[in-house]
Amino acid sequence: MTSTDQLQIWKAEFFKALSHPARIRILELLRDGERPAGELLSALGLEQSNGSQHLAVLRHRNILVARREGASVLYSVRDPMLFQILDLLRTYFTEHLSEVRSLLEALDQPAEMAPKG
Amino acid sequence: MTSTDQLQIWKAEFFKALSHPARIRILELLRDGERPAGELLSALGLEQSNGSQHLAVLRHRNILVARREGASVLYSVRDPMLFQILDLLRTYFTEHLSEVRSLLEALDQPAEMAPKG
DNA sequence: GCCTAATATGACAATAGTCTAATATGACGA
DNA sequence: TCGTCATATTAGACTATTGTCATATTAGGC
Repeated sequence: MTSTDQLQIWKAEFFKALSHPARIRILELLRDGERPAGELLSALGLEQSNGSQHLAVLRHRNILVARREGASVLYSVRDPMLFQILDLLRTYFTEHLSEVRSLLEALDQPAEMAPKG
Repeated sequence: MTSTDQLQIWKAEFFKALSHPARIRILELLRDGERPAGELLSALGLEQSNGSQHLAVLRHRNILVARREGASVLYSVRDPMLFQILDLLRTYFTEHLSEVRSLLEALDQPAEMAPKG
């Protein structure tokens, strides 16, 4: 396996870690810094164990770091460069707003086809 | 659903579209501009139909555009801002190289745990 | 040590993504 | 129109991710 392959696999894994709305939400909640798990979980409005699993996904990919303080566990984003990525994506989103809107509406419907062939 | 929710769902969908090494590869192959599907497919070294499905994923998310020219179909990246995102990610990758290495090695193995509790 | 609060993990059903093989579509030339 | 090339789609088996419920772990107060 070449190092190029490795970088591609790693990028894919990274994106996979971010490919769930709850996990995006978690990252947004951590923009202002460290927060206890409980606060994140209640903000997400999911079952405790489900939210905790989403935190685990981000932790296992080294996107979040956790440290214990007393009874609770404080989470934070390991590298703020992540927010640059999310911000670029927001710019992309607004620049393609009209397409995006129809994409969101069509999420569960048959998608646009390619030029036949 | 708030517009914040929509943005988060959209970001998650976007990341999901990029969450496969073959699709990252396709994007890298398109850095220098438009290329015919056949060229992409042979570079990927996958079954024709599998490669075509990966192209379809990127097309359906409006990340790629396709136009027919004669018998073949030319693909390109809709918005070069995408490459800024990939480049940021490469920087992130190199800055965390040691962690990344162990992550890649451990991909199919039990992952690091959180502070217990 | 026991209780409770906070958080993580495991089992398992449901769902979604991926791969392969087979088939369909469209363009072009004989 | 028929054959062929290039590409896309469909169907089905396999695999991975997700959500829920139940249970385990750790910390701290009593």
